[in-house]
Amino acid sequence: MTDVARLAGVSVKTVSRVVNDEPGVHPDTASQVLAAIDSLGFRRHIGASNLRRGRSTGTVGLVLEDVSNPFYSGLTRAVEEVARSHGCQVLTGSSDADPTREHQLAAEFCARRVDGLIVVPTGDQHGYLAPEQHAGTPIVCADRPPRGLTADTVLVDNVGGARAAVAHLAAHGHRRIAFLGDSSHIFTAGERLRGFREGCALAGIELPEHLIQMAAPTEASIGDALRAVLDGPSPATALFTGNNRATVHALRALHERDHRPALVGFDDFELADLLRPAVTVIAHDPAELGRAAAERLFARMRGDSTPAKQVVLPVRLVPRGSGEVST
Amino acid sequence: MTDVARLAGVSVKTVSRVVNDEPGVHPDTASQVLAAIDSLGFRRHIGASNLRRGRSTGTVGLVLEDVSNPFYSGLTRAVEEVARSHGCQVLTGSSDADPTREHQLAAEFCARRVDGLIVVPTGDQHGYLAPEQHAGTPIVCADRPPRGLTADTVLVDNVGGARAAVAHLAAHGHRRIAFLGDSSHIFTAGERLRGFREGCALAGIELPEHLIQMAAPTEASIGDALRAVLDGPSPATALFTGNNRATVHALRALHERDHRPALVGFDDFELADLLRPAVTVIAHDPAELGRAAAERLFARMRGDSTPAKQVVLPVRLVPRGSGEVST
DNA sequence: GGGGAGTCTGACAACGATGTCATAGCGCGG
DNA sequence: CCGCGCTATGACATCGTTGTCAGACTCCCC
Repeated sequence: MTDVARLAGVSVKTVSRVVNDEPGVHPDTASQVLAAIDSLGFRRHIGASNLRRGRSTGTVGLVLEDVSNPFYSGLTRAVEEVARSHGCQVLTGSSDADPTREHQLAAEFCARRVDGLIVVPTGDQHGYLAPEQHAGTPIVCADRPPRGLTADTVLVDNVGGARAAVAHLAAHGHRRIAFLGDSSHIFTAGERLRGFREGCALAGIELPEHLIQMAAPTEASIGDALRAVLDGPSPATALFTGNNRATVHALRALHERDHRPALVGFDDFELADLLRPAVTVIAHDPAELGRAAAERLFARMRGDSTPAKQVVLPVRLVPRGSGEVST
Repeated sequence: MTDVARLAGVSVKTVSRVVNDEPGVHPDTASQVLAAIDSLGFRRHIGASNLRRGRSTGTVGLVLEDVSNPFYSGLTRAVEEVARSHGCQVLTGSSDADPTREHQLAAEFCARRVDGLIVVPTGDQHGYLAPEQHAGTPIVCADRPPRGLTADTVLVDNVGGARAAVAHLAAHGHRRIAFLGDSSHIFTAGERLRGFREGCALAGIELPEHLIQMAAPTEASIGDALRAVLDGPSPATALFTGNNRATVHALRALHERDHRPALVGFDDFELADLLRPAVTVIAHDPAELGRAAAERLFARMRGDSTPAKQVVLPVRLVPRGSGEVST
């Protein structure tokens, strides 16, 4: 900037004025400055500018589990979109469901002075975010609520969705329904299990414990879980899978079997409608989740200081056929 | 930091030393400082630190078309991973294939002084990146080469893949093969078309122009394209779709037809193996692409100044059945 | 006791930008 | 010709850090 000033024969302050479109610069001076900027290829240093102005950095942080999971990439895109409409940029980081990693990412984002933080919380304790929050960084949680922290939260109706899934299967005559969920310390898995139990109770279905399988949604453990619920003495006639990963792994594992149980999956996924049978799902919109979380965040950043809210987005059952398959 | 210094009864410089683990601070002093830091909830301002040090900001920018597309989200994840291993964070932005938007994103990232930039180029002209590059920001292009700019580039073997697809279809007796590709000003679409033509020539297949349909991969235009190649007087018996979006839309449109042509798609996609018939694809690994691009970028950031290289990653045909369907 | 080496600390400037305030120059009415 | 008001500009301090350098102090040996 000093160089530009020298070349244009003006002071740095005048250059600053031109760069920031401040009024009160003579047009001739301005064009000289612009020429100098051009010829030197000058680019304003946003970091320094932010430092001086002392306000926003124009960035928000997004901590999630894994961008490459379509659920999170849809969410990411929506956050990006909202951020863009507010002239803001997004720092993303995948925690891989590792609480330590999540903590690190959040801390790094805060050290970079993001103006706000959207977190998909992993692990049991999010009190570590309190200092940041108290220091004035708005925090919004998406998909799961934080523990040990009060913050705006956007969820989907996990319990209602799971109940609807059970009701759908029960309506098609199923009485032995298995639940394949993620590790139960994950909030959504726990909620969906709760909804599942409630749904079973409402339908008067007895629920032997071996039909409940909670494990990380990897190919291997879903395979194990399937064997456990299908190969026993009283095999399940229907499955409810707790998230898109579990559903996909289950489909692949089922593919090798002659006899396929009915299936309803939580989370919609691409091509679910083209499989045969097409897969019935509890659908919700990851983009809607991201959008809602981001809008909430920007409202906070604009100064909204009402008490923290929890928003629950609706889900809907999309019947596609797989829920009707009967043994 | 001044506050911390005052509370600890030392100078700011000493606080700085403690914060940065510089040697030569008396343990007692250090613990007093740490106590003060704790009690004030002090967080070092990385932006200011970077400004003073004048070096890296510890961030890289990633400009792509759309994070919510699984191809790009896989790439993003890989970039993030490599960046993490170098202690770096990632700013992402989706251009939606809009050159103006791409330009904006790149410029904003540069104004934030990213240490490097990975771009999936859109549009015809990337000379606008030259000043940034010349100013010392390493730039790597992924998936497509830049035009009007010399930069490291990581591609996949578009031509070879398309040739392989045609060869596969020809080997199964097809002589009327249609190509459904993206708008031809997109590099990958052009290359795949070239490979397609070459493959046809090699197989001695004549190629009427109405079998070549280039359009944005939306549901509507793929539907139109399909009607054009299947409902004419000499309908295609096989399709080659130019990218994952086109393949998915084509599958959905084909689903309503009684008679399904053989199909090979460029880009692998989840569940391709579970459809019936399973979809034969030209597969490559988006994560590998991201990793290679990021590694190249960090090599440049570490000072590698060898001439710009172009790397072409191999693709492989994954036969799954759909390529063998015959009319 | 003088002096050199070593340890610990702080004053100050600087990174690149901008807010504040002062000032130079101009036109114009009285 | 004075002085007011307005426009265009610049000097300087400052944002939160860290590099440089100098100073104060201790210790130890001749």
